[in-house]
Amino acid sequence: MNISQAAKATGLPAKTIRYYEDIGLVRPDRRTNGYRDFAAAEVHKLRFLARARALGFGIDNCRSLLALWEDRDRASADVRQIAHAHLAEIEEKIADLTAMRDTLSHLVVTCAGDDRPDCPILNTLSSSD
Amino acid sequence: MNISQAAKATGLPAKTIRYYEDIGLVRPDRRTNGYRDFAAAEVHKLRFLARARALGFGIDNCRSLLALWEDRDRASADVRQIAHAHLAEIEEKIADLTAMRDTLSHLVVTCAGDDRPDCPILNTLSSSD
DNA sequence: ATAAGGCTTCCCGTGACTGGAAGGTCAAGA
DNA sequence: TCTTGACCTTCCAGTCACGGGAAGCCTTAT
Repeated sequence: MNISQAAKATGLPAKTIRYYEDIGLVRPDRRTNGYRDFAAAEVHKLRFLARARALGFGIDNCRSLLALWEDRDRASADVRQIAHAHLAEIEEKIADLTAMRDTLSHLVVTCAGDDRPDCPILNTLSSSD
Repeated sequence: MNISQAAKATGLPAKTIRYYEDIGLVRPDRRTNGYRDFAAAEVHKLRFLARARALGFGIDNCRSLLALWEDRDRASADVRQIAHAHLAEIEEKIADLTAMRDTLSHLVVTCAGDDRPDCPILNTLSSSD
């Protein structure tokens, strides 16, 4: 399977697939002409990676998850630990963004948004307290 | 005022302040020995920038907001427009992260997290549907 | 024979910094 | 006066996960 077919099969851009090979996440075969040749197992790995990335896992976590996936003697506790830590990071980001959203939405509502210069948004940004 | 004092006064790292000068957000004076010298107005700008960044505004938006802040003939509508667009981006991010969190927290709850290999997290990541 | 499209590698750019090296400057103490 | 340590300066490289684009080879169809 060519790289563009692997891309279509996984939803990943070809560029991303090459990058994943660069950093050692997948290892496709090579044809005599130098083209990559993706076997079903490699495509399956790519799909796994695409799903893990879609859940926000970083590349390092993806590497670990992939290794656990391929390890038949894994302990599910190891998988859960990674997911749990990642979940905590996501919740922290949500909390940060929610705080920003609350502040911002209040400011946006308060701002007249007309042609006059007075603006509570700028007042808040420049307040000296 | 030296850069380290400006840093203390604004909460920004000195490195960040130098970066802001590099990209033209502030323009501190220079002493004869080459040291930067921050007047009160520049420190005020830095505080403005620190607050805007804390609300998640990107550097380009910060530049625009700073220009509007210094423009006495500004229309508050322009400020509001920037804040409103940024708010929409934040809400999109929150939605994305919330979807991840929901999926992940469900998986984490479902996973036994013991020494056996069976794991719904990996099952989901590798599912073929 | 040629043209279009796919494949390859390689290098640069992204955002907003952060770390570190190499070296000049300053204030205080021995 | 000398030295030490804490500043300050510039410049270069790295971060994360790719994306854009160039230069050139390979394949397929006309």
